[in-house]
Amino acid sequence: MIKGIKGVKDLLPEETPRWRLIEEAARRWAGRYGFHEIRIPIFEVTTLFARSIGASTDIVEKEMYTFQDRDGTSLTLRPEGTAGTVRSYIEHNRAAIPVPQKYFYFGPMFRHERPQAGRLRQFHQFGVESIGMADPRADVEVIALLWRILSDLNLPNLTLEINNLGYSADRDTYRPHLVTYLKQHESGLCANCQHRIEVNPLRVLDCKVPECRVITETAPRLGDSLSEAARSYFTQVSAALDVIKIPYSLNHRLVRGLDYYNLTTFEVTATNLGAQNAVGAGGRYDGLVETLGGPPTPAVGFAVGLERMLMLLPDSSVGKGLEDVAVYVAGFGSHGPVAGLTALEELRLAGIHAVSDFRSANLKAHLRQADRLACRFTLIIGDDEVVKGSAILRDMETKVQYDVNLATLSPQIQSLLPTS
RNA sequence: GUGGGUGUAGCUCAGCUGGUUAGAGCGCCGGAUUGUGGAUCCGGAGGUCGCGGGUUCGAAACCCGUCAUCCACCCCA
Repeated sequence: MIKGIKGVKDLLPEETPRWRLIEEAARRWAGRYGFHEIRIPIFEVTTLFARSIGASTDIVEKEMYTFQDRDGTSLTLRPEGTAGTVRSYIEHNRAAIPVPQKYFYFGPMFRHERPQAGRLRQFHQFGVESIGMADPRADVEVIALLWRILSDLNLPNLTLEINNLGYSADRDTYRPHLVTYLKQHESGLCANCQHRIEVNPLRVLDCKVPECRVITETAPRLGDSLSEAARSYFTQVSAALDVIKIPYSLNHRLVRGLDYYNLTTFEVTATNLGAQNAVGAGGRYDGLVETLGGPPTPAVGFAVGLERMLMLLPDSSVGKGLEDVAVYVAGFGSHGPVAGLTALEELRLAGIHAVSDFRSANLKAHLRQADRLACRFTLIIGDDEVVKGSAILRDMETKVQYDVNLATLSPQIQSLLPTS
């Protein structure tokens, strides 16, 4: 038997209604906030991701699905959506368009990681990118959109945390202070963090190892090294969040794993997700467009993991599945099957949800299938009915049966169906 | 990449310190009801015990390997 790939899942018909619920909520709210859908390729030239996400990040170093095109070009299955969106923005010179460029996207992302709860190799994200506005209200708009979607879906026990990463110059002045401090306490840090001191010292701040946390609790804070401009920007962001009543808390340890973030960063976590507790996260990335060869352009965005939202979605959110009132057509005997097929087609052309199980050869089997398919009505057409030019419409709940004329089938049935 | 748990019927799982025909519940099929579903009763089908090797008179059970899966580390959405 050929099986699917590790960490890559099929979404069977039983689960797609839950997905659609989430997708529709995201789409609806994105529209209200003035974001428009963009659809970008699933694979890109490898250098795009290396340059945007950061060559020394885990994603680029060891998690990308990279392969050679026939001409030798290195291509990569996208591990996230921002890089491709920004590439598209630059390539199509969207900067020339005089209205704010606000995009949203849906789609699969690929990272070669060991699967576990809330983590797959092919997973799905919804993301937004607000490109061109260097205004705290743009940050707040994006955060608010994220929060509204999650709230609308009634996802429980969510926490929104925000932090100020400052400008890159701020981090340059802060980094030596942090490194000096960390080196003084190096022996108390975990092996991983000892390595991080050299590679990416800021990441030591959000290490989960308790010993590391004790040490970093009293470490110099980035907040104390921030420039006046960065402080003022962040103050405006948090003040605006207060104004529109988005609940958040400050987390000075919040350091994103992708290199392109600056100023505002944020993350929504859930308590009931297992180890992978981040539902959605994002931040401002003012340098990225320029890094990728475009004009200096401020931008802010986020991405949420659809699988993680799905894990949190209350069961009560999704109905039984078959909301449409359906008519089951039971054609049997020697002439019933053909008459039934005619009836099926006529009902469907009239806009009625009509089904049949062609395996069923007698009325009993048909009725059992009608029951299993949760059809409200069954249209019974056996040889007797064909001779009379009529059929029996049985209400499966009340067991009341009506005679209907085959010549005027759909209008009669239409009038008997409950108006919805 | 590292560690731990679990692989027995379509599904959820039992199966005692190895013992002879491998079980249950649910589901499925048929009958009671030769043209009327859901309930009930009766009957039935369905398993290379993940795979390979080893120990043993004898292995679903013990050992080794391997694969799959889940969880955790790591990392992130």
